[in-house]
Amino acid sequence: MSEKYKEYKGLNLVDIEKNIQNYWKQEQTFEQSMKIREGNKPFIFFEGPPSANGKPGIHHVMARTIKDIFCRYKSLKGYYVSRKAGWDTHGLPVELGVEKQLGITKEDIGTKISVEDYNKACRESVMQFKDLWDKLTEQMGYWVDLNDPYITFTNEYIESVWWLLGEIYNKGLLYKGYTIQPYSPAAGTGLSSHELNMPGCYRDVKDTTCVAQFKICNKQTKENEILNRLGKDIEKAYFLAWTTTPWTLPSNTALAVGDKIDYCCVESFNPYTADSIIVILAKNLLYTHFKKETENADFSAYNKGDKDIPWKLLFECKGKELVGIDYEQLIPWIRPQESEGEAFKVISGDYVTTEDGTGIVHIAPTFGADDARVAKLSNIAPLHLVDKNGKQQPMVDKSGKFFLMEDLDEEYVNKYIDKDLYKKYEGRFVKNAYDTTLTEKDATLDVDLSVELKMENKAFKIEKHTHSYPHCWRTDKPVLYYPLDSWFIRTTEIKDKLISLNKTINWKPQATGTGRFGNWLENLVDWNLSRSRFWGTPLPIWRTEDGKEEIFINSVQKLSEQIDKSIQAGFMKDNPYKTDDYNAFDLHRPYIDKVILVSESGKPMKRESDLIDVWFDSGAMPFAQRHYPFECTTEELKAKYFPADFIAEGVDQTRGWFFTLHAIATMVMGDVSYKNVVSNGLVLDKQGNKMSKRLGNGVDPFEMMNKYGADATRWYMISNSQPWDNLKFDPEGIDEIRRKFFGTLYNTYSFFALYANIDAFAYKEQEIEYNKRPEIDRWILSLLNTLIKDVDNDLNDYEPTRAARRISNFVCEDLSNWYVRLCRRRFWKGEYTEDKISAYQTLYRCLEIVSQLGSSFAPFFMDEMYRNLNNVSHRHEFASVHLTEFPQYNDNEIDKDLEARMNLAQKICSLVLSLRKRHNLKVRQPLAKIMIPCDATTKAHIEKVKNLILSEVNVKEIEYLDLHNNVLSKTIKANFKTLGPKYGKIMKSLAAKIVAFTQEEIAELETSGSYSLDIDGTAVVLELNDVEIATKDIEGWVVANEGQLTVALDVTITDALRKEAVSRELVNRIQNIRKDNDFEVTDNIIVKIENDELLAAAVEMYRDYICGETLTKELTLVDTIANPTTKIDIIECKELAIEITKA
RNA sequence: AGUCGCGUAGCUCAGUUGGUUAGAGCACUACACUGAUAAUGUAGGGGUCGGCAGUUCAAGUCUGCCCGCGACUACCA
Repeated sequence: MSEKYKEYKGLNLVDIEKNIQNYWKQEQTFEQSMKIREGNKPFIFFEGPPSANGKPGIHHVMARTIKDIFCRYKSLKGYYVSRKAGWDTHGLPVELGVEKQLGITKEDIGTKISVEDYNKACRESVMQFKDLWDKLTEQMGYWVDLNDPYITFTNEYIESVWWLLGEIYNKGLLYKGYTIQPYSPAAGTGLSSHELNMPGCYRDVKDTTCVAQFKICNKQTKENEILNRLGKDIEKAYFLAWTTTPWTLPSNTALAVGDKIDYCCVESFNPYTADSIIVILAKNLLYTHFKKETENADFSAYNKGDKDIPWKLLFECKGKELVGIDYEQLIPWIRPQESEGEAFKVISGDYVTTEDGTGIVHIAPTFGADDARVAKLSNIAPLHLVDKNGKQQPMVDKSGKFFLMEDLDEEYVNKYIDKDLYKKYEGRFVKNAYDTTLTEKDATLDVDLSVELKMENKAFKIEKHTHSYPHCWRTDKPVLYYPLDSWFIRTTEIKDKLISLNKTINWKPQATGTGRFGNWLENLVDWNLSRSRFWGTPLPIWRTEDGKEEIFINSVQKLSEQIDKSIQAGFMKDNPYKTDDYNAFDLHRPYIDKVILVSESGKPMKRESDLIDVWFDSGAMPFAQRHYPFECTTEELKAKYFPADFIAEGVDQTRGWFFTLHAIATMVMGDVSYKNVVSNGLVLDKQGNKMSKRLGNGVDPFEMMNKYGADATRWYMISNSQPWDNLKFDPEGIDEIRRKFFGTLYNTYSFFALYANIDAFAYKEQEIEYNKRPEIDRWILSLLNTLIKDVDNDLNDYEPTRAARRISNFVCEDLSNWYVRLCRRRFWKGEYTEDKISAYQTLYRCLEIVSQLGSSFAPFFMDEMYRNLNNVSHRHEFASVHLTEFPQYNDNEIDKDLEARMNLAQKICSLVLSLRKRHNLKVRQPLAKIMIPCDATTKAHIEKVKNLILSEVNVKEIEYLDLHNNVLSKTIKANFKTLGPKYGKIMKSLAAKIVAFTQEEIAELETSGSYSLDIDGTAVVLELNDVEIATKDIEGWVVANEGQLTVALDVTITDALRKEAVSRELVNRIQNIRKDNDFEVTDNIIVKIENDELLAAAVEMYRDYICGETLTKELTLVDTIANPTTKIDIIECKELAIEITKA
């Protein structure tokens, strides 16, 4: 055979990766790997679409490595793993990027720039970094089909999204609602929850808070037990309610209590006005508002301004009894409209707690999401104003100030507003930040209102309070919660189904599924789909102006049909959507907004102007990526594309993609969207800080891969910590992996290649029978088979970290450090015998299987190694490791006894070496024997690995000592596991007693098998397994022990041993000189050495050995050497000249 | 603010159903070894297992409360 195993000058992962990359491209290896598995059982994988308008970061390497590992693994297992790439192209991040790029704001869109041009800019920007992403994909070895990706902005994709939403619409799960949403008055736009969760949005702010007194009405509409008990005192009775936003108090229309909460009625004084009052608040919070010490103090002794205010408890009641009680409007500027419901009543609120405040919650339905919800349940009117257009508005306009009366409907103002009172406050900004003329130092509306309440005996307590509050990331100003019109999916209605289906999903880690995701589902709210933006999937609902008639468009065809009708009705002139060519039209704004449809009754219908949440886009990908149901039947979908067997993304997607996939699949298919999901943690910087542009601590993935290689980067990320734990990313860690793991594997391969080339081993011989292989071969094969089994199980369980660590451990510890080290001689010594072939075959197989097992993790290096091996042996028909089948383990080759034996051998060697070290005896100095006290079974074990031990530690023989031999001294310890349960209480003294046993007592226990004693009056009978006995010392020997194992070493150096040592030293020196002088491994030499008595004796006895080891043809001792090569120092205190020449 | 996760050697991580003296790699120090040599071995120093209580004969491991970090959720007044 002329073919040779490739040899290297050094390990260069980056070069190897480039070569393999080219090879893959040339041979279309990825395509081949798909093709050969076509028709096999599919393993369905969904690629979560990244957004190509941002640069890829190192965390993308993490997420994609995980995806790649399992897709490659399943491919090796024979599955057909289709991997369609995708791009997320819509949404706010895109729009904001474009705004920034063009230097415009939202208000400019449609004025300074047309929607058409703006969307064009978005469409272009969205693929801005596509090339960089493709480069990342390629360089990191992520196999995904980039040729036919799904792109969310295509008409086909949008059409599928429409269709899916149509299914949801048809099930009655889509509705339009008026809800409270985060809104930035300064930016004039509503904000998505996504925007509120940008870093730094929530900030601690100090606000003026107020506990207000809501006066109980003495003209009740209904009889009430509580009111009866108050009797005449009703005149001075109040509810106490706390608010952190006093500016919402004028919009108060109800108070909420918890049905089951205990409340109490207290008589006291108002601390500001000293008026006599009776107040109602939650019992649990009594002492946060009233001092314990002043209970039942002397009321008559109280003077205005006294710090200690007397109070007494009148009676207690349940929240339920308070429900229905009327109170007077706190700030009577504006009356709510009767047509919208009742007002100023106590209602029951399920979310009321007694954690803070008073246990009674002020309800302003126009400014709080919970407020609006409970108010609606109890038919409470929100405080709405009517503007000039006749539209209902909250008290605050979109710029963040109280409405000016001039902006309101005149008739309304006359009827509902107390102009004299309101005049003072109209136009006032609710937060100073919204008013460009005000600063932090100016009095806030909150303060002014609180002061006014204080004067009127309506404020019980006013104080500053610090809490975290969201800010608009664009303007840096606080957000307002504000009622806006939106479309919702009634996800709450399918909550139970979502929860029960979630229980069938295998989450990695499990806690994310049950905890973070499970809890989220338990507390699910309806999904707000609306986004009032420009670049996104338009909501395909057309409505008449009065909202009474509407149509949902779920396909281009339906759109076209409806347009035709509309043309007939005269609302439209032409139909741009009447074509089968999907490149001929655009479903985006502004084109879609030009479509006016006709209602059943012949009225014009306009599109609801909203776009839909981009998260719906990505959650729709299982269907939309195949243009389902237009170009893919349900049967086809279910057979090949749905649901996914596996998906993986960052844990931050839990409420994002993981949720939208789950929700859409549940609603549309009534099934899970994915069966297994891995959610990986964050990639943090070296110090454990989150990577961010602001801190500039991000890591460039290309820099890492160019420096250390993609394989090392991948291996580092997977093996360093579990994917779901956060990874503290340290480049030095990658370098360590490169040196430690890849370096060792490379060395092992190089060692193999060097000698296999010399011997022309090409795996052409018959496989040496397992039973004929030596012990050490069978040992490494046993570990190898165990490794296959374990790695297979780990990957099947989605535990990549365990698998990678196992492979690494096998390579570094077992294969390199033990097998190769002990077997070196077999490779470079002697004839091409069966033993040598066995060694080659064994090592070859280990390398080959490591390349297969590791190929999912380090696809480049492992392919290189596999190819180097296979190109010579041609054992496999496949040219790439990625085309092979995952190896099968062979149970017959797993021998646990053998593994245990070898473990014993390793321990013994390590003990002997430590003894040598302690007594300063070089390994090259042979020693006579070691002694090991042990029983018959252990002896039998050691016998089988005896030769390995002897050669490894350079000792002539092993002698076994009987355990009862009287030269041994022993130690004894209690076995807590067996004794603990039996003698719990006296364990401590018992253990102490046992440790103190004399040699005689130990001997008695050992011979009779039991020993009775008395501890603190308790009789104890010890049996052999209740204690652990180990030998400690052997008289006259040097001894080391670890656990139960004891080894003694004979350190006497006889004359013969001394000579042998000298001969070995000589061999060593000659070898070094050969190497220093760059002799070939096969060169024969002639050696002359300066004469010496000891040396002469050694040479006489070991001449053959010395010459054989060093390929010396002539070895002579001479008196003087004219041109010595160098000097050697093998005899103590003596330097001898030596000359070596090629023969 | 709440929920979840994490906290073990200077660094990165293991640590089984609670059980004896808490481990590995890197780094550091010393000594060896040297037909794998840009390797390797042995030994050593380095720990209040985040803190405090509790359960137990026995807690890194179980429980509670704090502290720090992170994520998620949220103007529950």
